[in-house]
Amino acid sequence: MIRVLIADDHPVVRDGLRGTFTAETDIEVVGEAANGQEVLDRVERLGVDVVLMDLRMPGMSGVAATAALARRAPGVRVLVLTTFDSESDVLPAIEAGATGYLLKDALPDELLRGVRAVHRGESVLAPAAARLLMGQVRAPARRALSDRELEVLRLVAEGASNRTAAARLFISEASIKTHLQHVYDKLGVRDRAAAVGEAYRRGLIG
Amino acid sequence: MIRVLIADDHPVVRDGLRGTFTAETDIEVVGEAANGQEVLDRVERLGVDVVLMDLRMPGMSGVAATAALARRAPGVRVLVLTTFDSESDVLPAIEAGATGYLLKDALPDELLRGVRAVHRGESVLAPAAARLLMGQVRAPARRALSDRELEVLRLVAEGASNRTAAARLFISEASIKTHLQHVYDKLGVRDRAAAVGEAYRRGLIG
DNA sequence: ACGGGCATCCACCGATCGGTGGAGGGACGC
DNA sequence: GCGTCCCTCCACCGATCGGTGGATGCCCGT
Repeated sequence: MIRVLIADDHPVVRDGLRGTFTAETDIEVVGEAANGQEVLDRVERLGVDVVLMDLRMPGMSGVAATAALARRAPGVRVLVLTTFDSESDVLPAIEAGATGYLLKDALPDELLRGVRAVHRGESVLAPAAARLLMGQVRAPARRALSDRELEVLRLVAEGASNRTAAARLFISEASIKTHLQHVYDKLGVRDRAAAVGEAYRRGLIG
Repeated sequence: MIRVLIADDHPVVRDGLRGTFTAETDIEVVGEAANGQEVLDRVERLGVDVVLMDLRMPGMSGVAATAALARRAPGVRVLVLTTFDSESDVLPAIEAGATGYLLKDALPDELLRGVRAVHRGESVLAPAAARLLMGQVRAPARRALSDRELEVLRLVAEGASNRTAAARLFISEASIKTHLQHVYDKLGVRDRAAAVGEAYRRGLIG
């Protein structure tokens, strides 16, 4: 039996969700919460396996509640269930420790499968959220510099200005600037000197 | 007994030098040479301790002969004896392995002391040559960065702007700029990115 | 066929930097 | 005491750079 807590500040939504699980024999809704503080409260008292968490709640937000749960009750899985697939929500929620992220327009069947999946510890992501997450996660991951970018960076490390680098590679100064902008993005720096330093530290050049 | 070889393409000069040593009981002129090739020849045959070397000779120059001696007969001391204290001669001669560098207008007494000194392995330099050497050697020779300069450079390598570097070191932006100018001078570069690159290449940081 | 990465190019703008020529004080060696 | 280096600070200027928001074409993988 999977013990579920429904966290949403709208009673109507809570009722709707509760209804989704009534027919299921392996899932039991053991409680509800209208804000983050209540979530922590109920989890502590009721013995919860999975929290269906809305992110937008008054008082303590769903993200904050998720983060608090990750620390205090790491065994409890959080399945974020929210209206928007806004990028401003997905990443913080995942970082806070959510195991799944679904949209409220998910079909009841998807929701059931989602609950069972996160209960098993599997990650569940709405397609839109998944794509966004991949993109965001791939960004901090060290994207390799392209050959051209590395070429430009080497010249810069030797003292070339944008102009002279352009002359040496037979391309325009504008292209050098673009390449360098990409290098800055990929290395997480904001100027050429830092890019050179970071490149040496990472062993990209030298 | 110090065995001396006189190398100069002018017979008159050779005679003059030879005369300088005739009265000396501890110095013996064992031969003469008119060019570099002859120097190598005589040294090989005669058992020479000190070569009085003119730099301007037809054929193999005195510098080349000095370099050859350093490899083939490292025990033989070379005392350069030339007319000009031109900077173009001093450095190559020293680098080639000359033990001393005197001008031909040196007093006979100075010359005698010079021969005895280089025979003991001591360096002998005409004052003008000495000053020039110090200057020349100190300039291209990698002048070390001061502690402060290195500190600033490290911050720059991490991406600090002049302003933020100033804030971190609790000094003014103007001082940062001055330090960096000195760094550029010492490393032979013209901008912060190249300075960072050069510093990594030289192992000053990283 | 579409998206994604790559490489190339453009214009505009403010911010920053590099270059120059100073200045003064403190430390050290001669 | 004098020279030299180091560290600090100032003002002015032109040059360069970084940021933004585009655009095009190519190639690749699906």
